[in-house]
Amino acid sequence: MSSIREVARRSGVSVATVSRVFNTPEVVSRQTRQLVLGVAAEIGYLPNESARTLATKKSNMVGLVWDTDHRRPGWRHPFLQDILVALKSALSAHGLHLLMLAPDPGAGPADPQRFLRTVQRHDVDGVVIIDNGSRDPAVLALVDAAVPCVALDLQFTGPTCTYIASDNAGGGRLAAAHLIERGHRRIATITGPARNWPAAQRLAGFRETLAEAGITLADDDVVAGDFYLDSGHAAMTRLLARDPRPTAVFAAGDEMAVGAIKAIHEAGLRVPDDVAVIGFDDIEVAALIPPGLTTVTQDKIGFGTAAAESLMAMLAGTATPPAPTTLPTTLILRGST
Amino acid sequence: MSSIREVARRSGVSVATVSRVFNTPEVVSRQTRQLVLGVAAEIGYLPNESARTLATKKSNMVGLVWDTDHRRPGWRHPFLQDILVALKSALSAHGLHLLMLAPDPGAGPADPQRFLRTVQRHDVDGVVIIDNGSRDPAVLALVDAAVPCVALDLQFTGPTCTYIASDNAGGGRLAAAHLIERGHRRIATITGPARNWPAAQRLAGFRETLAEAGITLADDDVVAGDFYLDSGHAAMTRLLARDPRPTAVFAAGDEMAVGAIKAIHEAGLRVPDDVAVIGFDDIEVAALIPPGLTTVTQDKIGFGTAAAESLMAMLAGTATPPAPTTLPTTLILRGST
DNA sequence: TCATCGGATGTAATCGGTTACATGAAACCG
DNA sequence: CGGTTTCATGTAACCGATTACATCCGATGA
Repeated sequence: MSSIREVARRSGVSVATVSRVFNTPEVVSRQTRQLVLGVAAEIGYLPNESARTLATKKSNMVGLVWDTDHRRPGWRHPFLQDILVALKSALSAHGLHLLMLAPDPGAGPADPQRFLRTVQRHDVDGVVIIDNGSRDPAVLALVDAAVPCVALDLQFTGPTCTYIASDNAGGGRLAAAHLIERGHRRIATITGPARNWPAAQRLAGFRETLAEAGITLADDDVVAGDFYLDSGHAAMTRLLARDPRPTAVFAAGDEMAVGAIKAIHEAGLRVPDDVAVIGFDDIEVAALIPPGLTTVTQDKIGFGTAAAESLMAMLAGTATPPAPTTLPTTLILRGST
Repeated sequence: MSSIREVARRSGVSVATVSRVFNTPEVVSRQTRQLVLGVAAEIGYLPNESARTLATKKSNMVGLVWDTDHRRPGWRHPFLQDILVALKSALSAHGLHLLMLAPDPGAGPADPQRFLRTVQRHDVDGVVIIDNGSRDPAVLALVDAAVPCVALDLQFTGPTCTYIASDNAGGGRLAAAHLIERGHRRIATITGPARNWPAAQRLAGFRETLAEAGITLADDDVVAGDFYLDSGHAAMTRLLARDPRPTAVFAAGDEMAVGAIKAIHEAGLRVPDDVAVIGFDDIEVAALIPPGLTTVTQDKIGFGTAAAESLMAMLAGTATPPAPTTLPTTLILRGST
């Protein structure tokens, strides 16, 4: 690989001038600029990123903090793939690269510094945090160190932090309105874990719209699951035992909705004729499972692009972090309602 | 951030000694080593990766080449998420980081050098290639430049390249054996695109085992799909029109299998009583869809770990690349057969 | 005509490491 | 005891960029 000195030598200018051609072209005379660019193209010169990072302390790399252990359940983020794609293209449009942050080799697996160390060693400019559900001290350490952070699907703020989340309450309202419009009055819901913020928001929005229609959810009509299939199945089984039985159920996650549908079928009932089901997330299965799951979809691509934009704003060096982004949710009509 | 010189100064040794403590500790006397480590820990010293890369030309970073455009169909790799997790943890166990390679900003979107340039600028040590189905010249450019490469789910070799793939033929055999064992004789299959290597292998293995049982697939019993839902539906519709109708169908991908099941149901027939269906891949839906899809599963985690290991071998500087890895496939029994 | 200004470029220090080579001291050996 | 090893450490060049500051030169204005 040719270096900047090689280009300088061949063009008969100093290295400083070559550097300027690439960084602040406007201060270089047109002729010199073209001469240097010509030589650079000819010998295939590419500025070395490490050298650049060393000199500037900016790496043009964004870290993805996503502490996963595939031996533990719950490591999957439902939209990871979509988010990743969107994030990557949005970032690269700004000339940024995405580094999957592995814990620092020199740190123990539970060391709260394990991400910060990697970030510092690589001069990573900012990080995107994929919610792993737990308030990991290693993530908080990033905030404390004033690393620009954008959290996804997780309420997370700080002097250098902001977050992106769906309008979960709005999605809950959409679900309620849809069921009401379909004529249901006897309605129940399968929510998420008690401390889960998106789940709580979905429930709140759902309740709100029901209340406006004069429907109140009894305590027994709200059953908590853990977002996985079996919990949806179990919850639905309990709901079917209610008397009178609900005619419609809103599940705070699609996988639980699928579990619910399974339970309904097992009880010898039909979807949507006996019980209508609406989910949340619009995961791949929703479209594939018969009779098709009506659901509230999140703007997965939006997560990625919004994260990139918030990050860009922080990297531009604003005094305060950008306000949290709320992404709209949409109703997807399928056969289950 | 403290530098190596700071550590050297405080420990009263030279920077070379500090460097040795971290890179070749065995050549440093015990006392000096402990002294230096103590000082380093005290002031929170971490070697800077850019400086290190600049000096050694090794970045400890592995690039993930995965050229996706979410506006085009087919950008999803079915196992990406699983592979990613496994790859990340396997790599970080070796102290390597994973960089999602964005095309070089200075290169056009179709520039065959767009990945190579990024690789070179960042001194990326090696790359993992996620098959996007097309023989992208930008990927070939990496091979030509002798970058250590490991391709996933794609037959791809070269002086610095190897690949990881499932035992697709074996999987095809498993599927055939299973259907035969279940007593089926009138069997058909939905295969993938003609030029798709894994699909061809699956078909070959499937045929082979059928032949051993004295069953031959008529041309009309082999219908090609594109791995997506609708093509499975369409293919199945054609197969149901055959006379006599097949009693069992092997789909080379789960999503096509789901489409097939849909078509079967729409024809007023039952799975598995009238037609049994077996898929391939074991994607999430397979477990969720009623009656549960019997399928051949690939070792997704294995893709990640095998890729990491092959890469490590190449980075260790062997003369020839490691032999391609074939991952075993397994039959997952569910309700559809 | 000369001081002044500003635009283009060069000089050289710097970023934070690695490593070939040099040095010095202790150990070993005939 | 002198010479040779061996081991631990230091010296300093080098990796490839950026950038503060210096310099040069032609244009401008009094």
